[in-house]
Amino acid sequence: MRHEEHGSTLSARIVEVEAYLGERDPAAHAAAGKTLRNAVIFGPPGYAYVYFIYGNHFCLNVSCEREGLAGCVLFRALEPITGIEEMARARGIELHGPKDWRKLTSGPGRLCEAFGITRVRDNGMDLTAGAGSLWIGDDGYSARGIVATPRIGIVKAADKPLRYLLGGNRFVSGVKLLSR
DNA sequence: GTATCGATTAGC
DNA sequence: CTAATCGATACA
Repeated sequence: MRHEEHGSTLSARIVEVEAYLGERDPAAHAAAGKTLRNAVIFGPPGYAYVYFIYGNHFCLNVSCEREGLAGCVLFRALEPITGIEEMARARGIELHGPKDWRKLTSGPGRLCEAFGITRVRDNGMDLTAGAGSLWIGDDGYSARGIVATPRIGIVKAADKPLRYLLGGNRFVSGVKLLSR
């Protein structure tokens, strides 16, 4: 995932995601049917669905199914690659070494704050174009040891193993952060 | 119109 | 463990 702004480039590897299946998935926003809020996930694949949650945070998804069919993937954690200092600034935190880097993008709300992602700015963007400020690409990294677990933070359909992460990667969310 | 809750996070 | 915080949604 990359984001270019003011001459600097932020980039990070996607290390944890969750699948939300569509209208039949009780935990998905699409379960309520198509609304103004969730319209992007009913559109063509590869577009950003950004929603606001808990009065504080944005979360980023990418639409995954063909036009007219709902389905998306939520980005839950990234491994920062470039633009570390700018991410820290956006998050409003100070870094005291590489061990603090997981405070930047480990969590769906955190990664949006680090990248400056908002609903107004990014909802509906084509993440495959590369021409926009925010895009997703393949850098050739070959992921091994992908683990599937139940999704985090939901109550409906909480049993399905639809959370996917890189096993052993220290940037996945849900593990206690080392402080200081 | 009011009430409730949430695909979270920070702080105690 | 709980508070914060507000848009979306459910309900009268």
